[in-house]
Amino acid sequence: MVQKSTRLVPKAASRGRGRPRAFEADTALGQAMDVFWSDGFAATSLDDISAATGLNRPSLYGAFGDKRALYLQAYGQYRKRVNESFEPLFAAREPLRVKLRRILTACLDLYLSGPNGPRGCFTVLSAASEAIADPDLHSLVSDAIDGTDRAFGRLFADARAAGELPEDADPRRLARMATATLHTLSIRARARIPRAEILPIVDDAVTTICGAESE
Amino acid sequence: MVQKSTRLVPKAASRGRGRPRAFEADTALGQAMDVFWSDGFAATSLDDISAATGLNRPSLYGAFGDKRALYLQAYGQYRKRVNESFEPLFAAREPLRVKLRRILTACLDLYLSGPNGPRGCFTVLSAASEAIADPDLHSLVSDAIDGTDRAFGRLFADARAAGELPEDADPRRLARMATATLHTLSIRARARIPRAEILPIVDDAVTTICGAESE
DNA sequence: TAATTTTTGTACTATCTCGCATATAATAAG
DNA sequence: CTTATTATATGCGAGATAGTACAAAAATTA
Repeated sequence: MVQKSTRLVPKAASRGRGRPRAFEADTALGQAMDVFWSDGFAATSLDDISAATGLNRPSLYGAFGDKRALYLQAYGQYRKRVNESFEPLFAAREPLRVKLRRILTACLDLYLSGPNGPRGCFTVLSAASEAIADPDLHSLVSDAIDGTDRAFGRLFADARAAGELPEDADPRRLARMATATLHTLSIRARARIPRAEILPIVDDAVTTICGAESE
Repeated sequence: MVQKSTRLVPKAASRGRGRPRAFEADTALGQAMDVFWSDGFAATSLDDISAATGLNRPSLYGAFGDKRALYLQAYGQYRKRVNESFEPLFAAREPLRVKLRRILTACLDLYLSGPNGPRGCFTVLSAASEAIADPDLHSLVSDAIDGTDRAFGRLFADARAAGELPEDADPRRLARMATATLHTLSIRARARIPRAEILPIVDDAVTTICGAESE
């Protein structure tokens, strides 16, 4: 196959040739993300996204490709944003118990947020979606779950090294329990269970992982 | 409003009047359940269900009502079947550690089962679905989650009374951790993570709830 | 056998959906 | 100014989808 000599540079870098975009791709992607996050892949039409972004369908196709590609990019932006916003919480210099509670509570509030009611975790929704049969999505989602396990694993390994957890604690086991907590928080939030009934689970997890309060 | 004097008896009891059904409603409902469980509400068409059951759409409407009513009944059948098949596991006279492992493993295998790959837990899928906005479904799903918490709660309360858990153990906290384990098993199974990578989480939960193996 | 009741199968309608073709507009390069 | 290039807007078309109308079929009851 003969290789084209042009277009070696990604599209985003080649700004300046023809008519300029009348919108910011990242903003539109964020609006698309909101709709997919609320309604899932199958129940969201391109007209819904067109309405949410104010763009017409050909513009969406031009900027992001078809519906599947748009979903993948929207989910990618979700992961990027979540990773960025949680990084400082993981890096904070606080007692483990405080830090863990802060992280779990922030996740719960994220899951409860949304313009039209609680939405849960987009990763959990994507896993539950029929679109998980798509290998690309499958790989993004597995990666996200694994990344969460690893982030908690580092947190608990560091805490053990600092003497905040017993010597015989298993950071990876504790990490999986923490991820399990996020999953149940997400499901209960999405199921529209009131925040007051979900919040005790944050305490459950802190107690389970760090031990009873008065040590 | 004037009440009709006929049709006070549910349809199922009035067998024998006209042409008999050429199918068993429960069987068809089970087949519909399989499709909804795999693909979710929005991505499943009535033609899909028509193909799976061998019935044409008017027969489906006659027996179950519209798509929403059909979904609710299919999910209802799922809950009934799962409750019935897990009751003996909860009632078994075995050490708590053994019983809990058996229950969690059975759930994992249920979540991994399915004609076209792993499907997870139908309750989790329904919670993740956009259809959770429907009040009827919402109430069924909240009820199912609550029922799971309660079943584990009884299990652990009984175990504590029998001396299998420490006096100061909190059965409700442990129950919520067990339900959280089911949720993470469901999500990981649905995300097509291999069984061998998920199975350790069963051990994690048993260790977390019952304590380390050698006590 | 005739009348009644319910199910079944075909076909229909109205709507939605995705993706794209085409024409127009806006900007940079020559 | 002209040409090339990219974005926008209208709208088309093929196909899927939910729900229903209607007539034929199969059973019970009189």
